[in-house]
Amino acid sequence: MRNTRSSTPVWQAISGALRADISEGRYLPGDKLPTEAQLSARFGVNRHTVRHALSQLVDDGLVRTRRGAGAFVASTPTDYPIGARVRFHENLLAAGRRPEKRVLDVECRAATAGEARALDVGDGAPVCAYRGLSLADGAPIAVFESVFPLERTPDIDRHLADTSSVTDALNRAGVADYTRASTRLTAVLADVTQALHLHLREGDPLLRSTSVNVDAAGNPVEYGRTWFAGDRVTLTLET
Amino acid sequence: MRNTRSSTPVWQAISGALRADISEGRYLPGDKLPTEAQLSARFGVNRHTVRHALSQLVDDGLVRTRRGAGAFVASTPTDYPIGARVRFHENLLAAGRRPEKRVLDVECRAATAGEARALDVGDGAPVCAYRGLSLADGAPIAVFESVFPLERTPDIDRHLADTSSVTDALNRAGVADYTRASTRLTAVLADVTQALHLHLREGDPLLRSTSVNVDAAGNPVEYGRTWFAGDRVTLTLET
DNA sequence: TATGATATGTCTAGTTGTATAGAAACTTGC
DNA sequence: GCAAGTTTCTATACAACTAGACATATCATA
Repeated sequence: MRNTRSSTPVWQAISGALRADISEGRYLPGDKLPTEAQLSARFGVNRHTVRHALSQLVDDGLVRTRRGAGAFVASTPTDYPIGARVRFHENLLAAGRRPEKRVLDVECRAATAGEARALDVGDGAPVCAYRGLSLADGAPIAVFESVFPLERTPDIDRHLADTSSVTDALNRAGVADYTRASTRLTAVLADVTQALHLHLREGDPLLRSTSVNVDAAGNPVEYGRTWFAGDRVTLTLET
Repeated sequence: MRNTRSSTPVWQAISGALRADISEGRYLPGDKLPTEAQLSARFGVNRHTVRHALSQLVDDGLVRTRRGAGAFVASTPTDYPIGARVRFHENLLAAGRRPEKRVLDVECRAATAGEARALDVGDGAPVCAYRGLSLADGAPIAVFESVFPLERTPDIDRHLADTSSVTDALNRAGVADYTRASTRLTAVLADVTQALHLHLREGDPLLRSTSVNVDAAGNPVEYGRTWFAGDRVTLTLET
């Protein structure tokens, strides 16, 4: 232990050095940073000091760590417009990201009361629930669950199996076009399953969107709920 | 890093998600689960983490894995009463299972010394040995071998060929009714052939039942041995 | 029947995350 | 000036997750 301490704590200096490396382009978004052990050796300090430095960068959103995998330079949040026409693929491509879907489950069953109301169908009407993950550049950004009324979107389950595009599936089910009738946003906390899928911790903030899409005649064809990872997506409301 | 928030280990969250899928009927007993690689991709985690999650389900008896084949939803053990009147079909149906027999072999030959003693017939008396598998809902639960004395059950081999019901075959052979005279139970280890038939590993525990069934006059009509898969069948002794 | 592909099982090792604790320097209040 | 609290740095240990490679069993196909 040194006799006197300089005015700047070591952890802060390390933080600053790494921040400079990132801002000067030595590390690009997605790049892996040196391991804690390597940084510890490089700066000649204890691993915990390095961890403290890194935690500052994580808090500031510059770095994202993954247990066992390493620390990576964070990407900027994906901008996701929400307006009259919301199309996942188009939105991601416009943001310069590679869109990807991962289907978790498709099941046809009777609508719950809330779903029946949202879709304007009879109680217990047959619907098809479609759950999955949305990813941008390979990173999960949202969990979604969409419910389709089978009376207005016949065989939607088969169409969903054949294409990853909801727009395409709806088209094959006879819905030539659809628009967003309503969107409600709420901040919620991630539960254990959402945290699992989104690579977050339980309790991390999520932005939940609840929406209804309607066909040209104004009939609901999709009741959707999406939970966006709070720090990975920025929703832009178009007016 | 956030200090205070509880965090479920990823392997536990995955375990929980799969457990919920099973309990909610998305996977039925006997169904194959997605492969480790598929689950790894679905949850975006390392295959070892998935394996740990699965191992919890295996430990809890919910899932059974076989090297090279996959992971399957385990069935709950079938309850199988043993009392004065033991009827395979009735027992399985009473347990809510679909009974099925698969005949491996029927051969008429001379009785061995042990069989002769058990059936109370002369040394070398002609008998008919009937070997097969018992299944519940398509899953093998036991290997059996029954020996019938031809002097008391004439043409039993032909009758066995005509019906999968032993009760029915005996009836056609002139045995109007029969009851259990004795049952002896022993725990044994599966040999390689039994393991193969029962989809177990060699050395897994089996419950071997050795029994004699007698006609109304008390004469033995069937000497039976059944090896039950230890974890797939629970024998209930009626008194 | 042989072979290639697929899937589980095992081993070794690296990396991050958490827990606990000690010591010294610094800060604050009296 | 001193005591108490905080900050900084160090240390060890273990858990959780990742990574890679290879062995063995099963399945499908030619």
